[in-house]
Amino acid sequence: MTTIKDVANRAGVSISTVSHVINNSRAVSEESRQRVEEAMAELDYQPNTLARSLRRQQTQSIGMIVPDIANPFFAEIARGIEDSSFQQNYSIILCNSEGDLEKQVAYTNLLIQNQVAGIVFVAAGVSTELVEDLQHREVPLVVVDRAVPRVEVNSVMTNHNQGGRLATQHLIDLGHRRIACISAGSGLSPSADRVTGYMETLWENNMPVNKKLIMHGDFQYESGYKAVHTLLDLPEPPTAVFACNDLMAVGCISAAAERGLRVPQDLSVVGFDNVRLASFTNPPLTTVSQPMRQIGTLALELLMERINDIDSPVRIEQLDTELVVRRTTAAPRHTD
Amino acid sequence: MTTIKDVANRAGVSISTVSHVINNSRAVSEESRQRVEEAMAELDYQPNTLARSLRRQQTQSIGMIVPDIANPFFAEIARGIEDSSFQQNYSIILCNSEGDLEKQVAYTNLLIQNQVAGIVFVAAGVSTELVEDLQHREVPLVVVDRAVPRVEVNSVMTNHNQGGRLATQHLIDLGHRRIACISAGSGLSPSADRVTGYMETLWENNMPVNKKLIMHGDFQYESGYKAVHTLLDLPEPPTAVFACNDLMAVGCISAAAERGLRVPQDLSVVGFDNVRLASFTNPPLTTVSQPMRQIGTLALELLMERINDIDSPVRIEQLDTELVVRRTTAAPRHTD
DNA sequence: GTGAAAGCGCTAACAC
DNA sequence: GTGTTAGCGCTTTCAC
Repeated sequence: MTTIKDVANRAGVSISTVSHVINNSRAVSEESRQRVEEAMAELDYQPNTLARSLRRQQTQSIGMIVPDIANPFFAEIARGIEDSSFQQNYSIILCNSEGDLEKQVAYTNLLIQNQVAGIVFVAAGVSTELVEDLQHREVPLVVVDRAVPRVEVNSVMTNHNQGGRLATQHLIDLGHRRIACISAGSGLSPSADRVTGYMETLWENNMPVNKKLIMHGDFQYESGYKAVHTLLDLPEPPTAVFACNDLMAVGCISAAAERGLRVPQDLSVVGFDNVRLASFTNPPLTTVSQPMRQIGTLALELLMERINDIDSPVRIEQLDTELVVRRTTAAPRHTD
Repeated sequence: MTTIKDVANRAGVSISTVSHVINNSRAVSEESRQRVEEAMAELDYQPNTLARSLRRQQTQSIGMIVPDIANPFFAEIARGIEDSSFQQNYSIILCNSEGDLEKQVAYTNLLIQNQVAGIVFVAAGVSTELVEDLQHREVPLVVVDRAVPRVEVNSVMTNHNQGGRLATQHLIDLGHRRIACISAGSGLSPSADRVTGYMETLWENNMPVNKKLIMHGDFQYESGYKAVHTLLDLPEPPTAVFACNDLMAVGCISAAAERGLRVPQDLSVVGFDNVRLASFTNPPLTTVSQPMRQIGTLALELLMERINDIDSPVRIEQLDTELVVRRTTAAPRHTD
């Protein structure tokens, strides 16, 4: 390993001169500058970030805790985060928590030991306690895609309620009267807000909310699949279904197909998220799009704000969704 | 921030005693140990990894360069890598290269400056030059999913040829005679080996290779879609198609559906990779499965070997694929 | 079984 | 415009 000392010797100047050339931190004569630059090139000098960070008492790395990077939704957000951190010369330490609290704590400590400048928590089982603890330790923090009850913390999330409204209104506008909904997760999850948006829209259109048409899923394919089978067994089956994520929506399509029903003629389906997969279903899925990359970018922006000033005011940002109409929605066959 | 010094003061022992308790590096009296442990707990002491690594001249972090973490195939491999690195107390610095050489170089330098213990390169445009440079600098390295011509470097990849054979033989066994293939990427890509496996299997079964049935795609949905439209316009269209990845296979299914052809009755389709999406297509996709997690795990194993002994022999590992029969393949309607 | 002290590679305050 | 020096928090040799 070549160090700054080697460069200094080679260039025939002092260590501090080299340092100042590197960091542009004070005036250096043109001659010295050139000799230093030559020496650095010749020796292929790479400054040791460890030493620099130790001395400066700050690093250029940030921790990102996601439940599962192999989940396309989180992966897109992660890309948004990684892209803008790269632009700002920060690097990302990746942590997969699987929503497991113990792993989250372990990772959090690891990140703190690594002196990260800040931490981005992406969704799933962010514990109030852990967040409070981190706040207390003055670790710059931003929470993505999940509200943390009773705690004031920088967060960015999607306006799930608005998304639920968009989906529901779209189906109503097409003429549907019996619209089912497949929720997921617990009461605090983003999905709950989507369901609320669905119910509110129904009310606002003077349509009754039928509890039998609200099914409970778990964000997985299977649960959408099963829910639709149950729904279609009802004496008065729905003509449309709003699934709270794309994967369940795909399950819906499969179940309908299995029963010989055509989508969208016999059953309309709307998803949520607009992951890449949604473009490739058969037929392509109508869905509510979350601005995933933008979520990541914004999250990093909030984090930076906090890093630069730990006392900066808490910001809670909500991003709007967008309806992407593809080919799984149409008017119902018999308007009753 | 509480330091080791604070702990030492609190516990009434020397700094070195604290250090030895933490690292279990020499005998310490039971009394001292207890007082140190209490002090650490009370002060919530977190050892500073930066300082430790600087002193020890080695870190517990490894760099992972992937083209795009939002690509499900890479994401699964990344999980494999991250999971086993966590187990071994290493953390991952995530880098998205987009296959761009400049970004790869930038990231590589950044990783070296961060003193990473080693680097995992995942696929896509790994340049021979860069790898050689890294070898020369004695950076522990492992390349995943791509052969680097003319360079001896630790690598782990799938036996693509065998996978191509599996897919093709499956279709032949079902009775297909006109089997198309949709390749992708350049001559050196993994896909090329899959095509070779396809051709070899045809020969071994005394079936001619018809150049018109070999289409060139680009791993994207669209290209599979277009290829099938072209193929079905042929005077003698194929009864089956082997697409070199799942996404293109999904494109094939869509194109067939658009023409009113049923899969698998009118056209059989086999994909490659077995990404999660493959279970959710309509009908579920028959495909050749790559052991993505295992690839990640094995990659980390090779890297560790290198980290522990930079002169350890080069290992090039090939993992077997597996045919996953779902519901896009069946016997052709008219065996001619 | 314990403590003192040197030093990892770098930056920044302080001289000149 | 340049150099000397202290010290970031830790580990480890050396001395007792």
